[in-house]
Amino acid sequence: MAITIKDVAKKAGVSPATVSRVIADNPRISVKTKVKVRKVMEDMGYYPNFQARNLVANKSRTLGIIMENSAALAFQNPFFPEVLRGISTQAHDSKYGLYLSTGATQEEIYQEVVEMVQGRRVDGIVLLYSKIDDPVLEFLRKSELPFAVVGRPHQDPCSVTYVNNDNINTAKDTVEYLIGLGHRHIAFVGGATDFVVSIDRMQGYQQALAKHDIPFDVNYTVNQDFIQGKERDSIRRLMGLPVPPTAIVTHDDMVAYEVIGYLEDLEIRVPDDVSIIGFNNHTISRYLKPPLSTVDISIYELGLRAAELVLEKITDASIPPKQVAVPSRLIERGSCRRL
Amino acid sequence: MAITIKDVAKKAGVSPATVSRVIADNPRISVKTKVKVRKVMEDMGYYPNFQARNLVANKSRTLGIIMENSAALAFQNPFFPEVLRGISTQAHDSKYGLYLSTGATQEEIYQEVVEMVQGRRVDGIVLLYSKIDDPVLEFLRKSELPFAVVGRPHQDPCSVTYVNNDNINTAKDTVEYLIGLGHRHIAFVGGATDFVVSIDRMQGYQQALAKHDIPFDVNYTVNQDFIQGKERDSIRRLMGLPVPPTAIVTHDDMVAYEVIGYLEDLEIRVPDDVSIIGFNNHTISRYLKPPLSTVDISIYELGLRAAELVLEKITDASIPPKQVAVPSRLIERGSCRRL
DNA sequence: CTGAAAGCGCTTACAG
DNA sequence: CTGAAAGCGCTTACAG
Repeated sequence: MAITIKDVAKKAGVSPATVSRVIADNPRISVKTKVKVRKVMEDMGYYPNFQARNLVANKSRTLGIIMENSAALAFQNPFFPEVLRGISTQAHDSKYGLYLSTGATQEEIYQEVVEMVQGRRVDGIVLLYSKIDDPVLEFLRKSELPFAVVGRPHQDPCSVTYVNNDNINTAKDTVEYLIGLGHRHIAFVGGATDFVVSIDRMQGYQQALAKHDIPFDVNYTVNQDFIQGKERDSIRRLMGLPVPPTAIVTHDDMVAYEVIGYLEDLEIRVPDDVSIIGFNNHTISRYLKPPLSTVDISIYELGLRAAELVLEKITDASIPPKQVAVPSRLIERGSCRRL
Repeated sequence: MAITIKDVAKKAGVSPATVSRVIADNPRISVKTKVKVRKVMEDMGYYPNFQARNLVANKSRTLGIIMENSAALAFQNPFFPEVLRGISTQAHDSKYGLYLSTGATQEEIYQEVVEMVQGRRVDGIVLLYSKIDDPVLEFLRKSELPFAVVGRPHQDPCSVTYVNNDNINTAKDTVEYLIGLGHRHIAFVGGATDFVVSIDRMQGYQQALAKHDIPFDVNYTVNQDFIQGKERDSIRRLMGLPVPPTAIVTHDDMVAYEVIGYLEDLEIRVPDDVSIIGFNNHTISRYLKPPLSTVDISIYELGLRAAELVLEKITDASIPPKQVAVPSRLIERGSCRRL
């Protein structure tokens, strides 16, 4: 069995209570005693038992990280490691641990979250996605546990704490950038339609078109889970339109490169024949050919700030829901050309 | 305060001990009582407190995941999410949770691991990397806690449980594939030299050359942390050699594409002028141009099996150290050509 | 089949 | 400045 506080107490000739206070660096304990007890702790290789400590404190110093459908998309995309890096940094600075969801289906994830929360496994939660009618989010809203969402909640956003890019305006600006380059036939390849980020970007896309009197045509949009199977066909359809697009906005750099690959197979060249712009500015995008114009959404900062917000709420439960906007910026590289 | 076992007991008119046994589905409790108590638990929304349960059981049903230097490389590379996906699947199936290291430096990570282990925060550990003279590994060896390494330990490998690709032979086969294509001047771009995987692949590279009577020339090797800053120069140097290589083996697909980018900047074309092969078979590699020939190392399975091994050791501590080899296979695509 | 009691390893009022 | 005692929420021999 491991060394306990009692063992240390006995050896040091003090009470367990005193040892506990030395660990907590309680100012009412004499320096002399502290020195003595610390020496014994070190000699014996004592480490506090988290389970016991957490039980009495009724906290875990742990943040739960909930990601969508770990079995599939979430893991394919560099977004996940990067946002996790931000969370990780912040958590480490505050001496918090990270507990990861492992569920593959919505139902599994829901069960996990309930257990994390009710079982007091975590002190707070970062929800890494935002989708419409999400039971997980609804559960968290009703629970007392501090949490923050990466992304804008679909309903009643002001009542929850979240970080977000202004996806509507960012998408709008992006499309306007292409319009400024002379493009009028701009296609939009978006993500799954139940994700708020997809909805927002689609809206920004439409706003930009409207502003410049370009009619919205649903045939110019592809909305589905990419990296799935029918992408190639979608691109073929898009380029086979009576008036094919001269520019394509894709919701992720990786998807952009996938699209570029399909286009090259069709002997359509980027940016000569079609301009392409991505989102997320993955590390690799600057090295690939063509270097991808993209929107950097500060993924690391999204994670960092989300963790910060949860930690804040854990420290002070009275803090009202807060919304933090993280900047995004267009990075011009070589995948778009002026018409 | 949350609902406890006592609240349920009172409402159901039984003792807390009985409630506890109902939760554990103890066969000595009558069905009638079980039904009654379960109904009350449901009505009250009772969930067991993990901290308390773990304290008396002296286990946490949690696996610690230790990754190298979370602040930098580990997160840039799709290896991490993919291996995590494997671990996650296995852990979820066994109803284990995942606890992630957050440290950015070797020293921070070491401290975290010690706390995880001594503080009984986790029941087992998966070490996601293997490097030479790693204090973390040495600590784990001395501890009683079950653990598994992804990668071959540098010293005394038979005494630790690990999963690995046969990196030496895989690298050897890869180089021989290029030799079979007629290449004699083959460069090797490897990872950081304190990682065992880099050492092994370099050795395989050398073995292949030796077997075919091609002298090893250190000028044909680049060994450093790529994605750092001097990569472009290294490639320029390589291609400026009196006899430049006709083929380059890189230790990762992302690095391969970075190299391809630098080569294109030098007006050197792949595969026309230089053949390139990668490692790890990232999802995106098949879509990019040129489609990358690469070695698939079954990253998902590495994670899955590592988790499986730890779980096995947790269940039965008497199991001797085990070594599991995970297959790797060469995937021919369009980035290599016959001379 | 069920309960009272002890205990897991800590922390923290309460006393002194 | 320090200790004895109670308690965090659970589990599990021991009795009956």
